[in-house]
Amino acid sequence: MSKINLSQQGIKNTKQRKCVLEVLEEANSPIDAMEILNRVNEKGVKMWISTIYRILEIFTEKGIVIKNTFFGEEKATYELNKHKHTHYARCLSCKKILEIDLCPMESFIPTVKDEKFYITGHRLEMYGYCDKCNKKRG
Amino acid sequence: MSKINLSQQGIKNTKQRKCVLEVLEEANSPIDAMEILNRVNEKGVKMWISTIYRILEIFTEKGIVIKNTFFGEEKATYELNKHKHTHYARCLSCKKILEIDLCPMESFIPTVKDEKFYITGHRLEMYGYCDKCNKKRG
DNA sequence: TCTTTACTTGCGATTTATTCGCATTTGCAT
DNA sequence: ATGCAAATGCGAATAAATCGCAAGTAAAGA
Repeated sequence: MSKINLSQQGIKNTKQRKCVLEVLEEANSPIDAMEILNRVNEKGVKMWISTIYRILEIFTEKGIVIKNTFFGEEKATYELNKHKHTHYARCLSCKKILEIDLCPMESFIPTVKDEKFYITGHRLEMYGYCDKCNKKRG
Repeated sequence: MSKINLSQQGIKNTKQRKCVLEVLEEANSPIDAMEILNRVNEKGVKMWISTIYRILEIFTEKGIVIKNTFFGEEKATYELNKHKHTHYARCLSCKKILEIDLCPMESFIPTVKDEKFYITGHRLEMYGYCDKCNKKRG
């Protein structure tokens, strides 16, 4: 049972939305829309990709999910908003996505050249190679 | 006159490539393919968008340009690789892109949860509102 | 429980960024 | 100058994401 109450968010609690939510709760890294569709199908629920996109859009608006496009990728990924500050490292070889322990921004106040800028958030991605792929590279 | 010698990079020195290079040299922030086409056209050079993409692809391969997709955007931007460590701040309202003075990563060694990970690079984006847009928001 | 209605989804067409295919053209080494 | 591999012109093809509309459904009220 999900901790997120959709009706409380002012949106209807449909079978499709519950299913997408379930998939996102079970995912252990950000996934794209097509992957969500696959996992939804595996649960025996039939849905159209446009519905998936519409659900993801409204979830993003409501702050339930976080949408992101990784460096060098063409499609967006989605993950549940855990309301905790998280960054990822992505393997350039196998594309695996790993969570980073610490955030360097906590003790850092950046300045923008010659301009005032009001920072509301930031995105940090590390890239490189995971242990396995690094060994293969030699 | 450009400092970059295309023949030295093993690729032919065509009118089109020189023109794209010129546009990138004159740009003061990352721009997308269509914007490059516009600026090329303004210089009186006719080119197809597919040619722009092909040139950008080979420039990226050669390390002459850096391709990036900003948070929440659908299209990629391109900028000349200045071979210096740069990060940007992007205004969520007017989409202006500003350069950040410092890099917090310099004094930071991140660790990846339960895994070894060999970091070769990173990407950091700040987002928020520039002075002008912030005033409009009130 | 039954209606009503506004919100959602099914379904497919459309848009937009980007890539591909192929004939023609053009750098550039000889 | 000549020849050939590489690059471009041109347009068709892909793929991610969005849109439009009719039909279906959640949920608030009678």
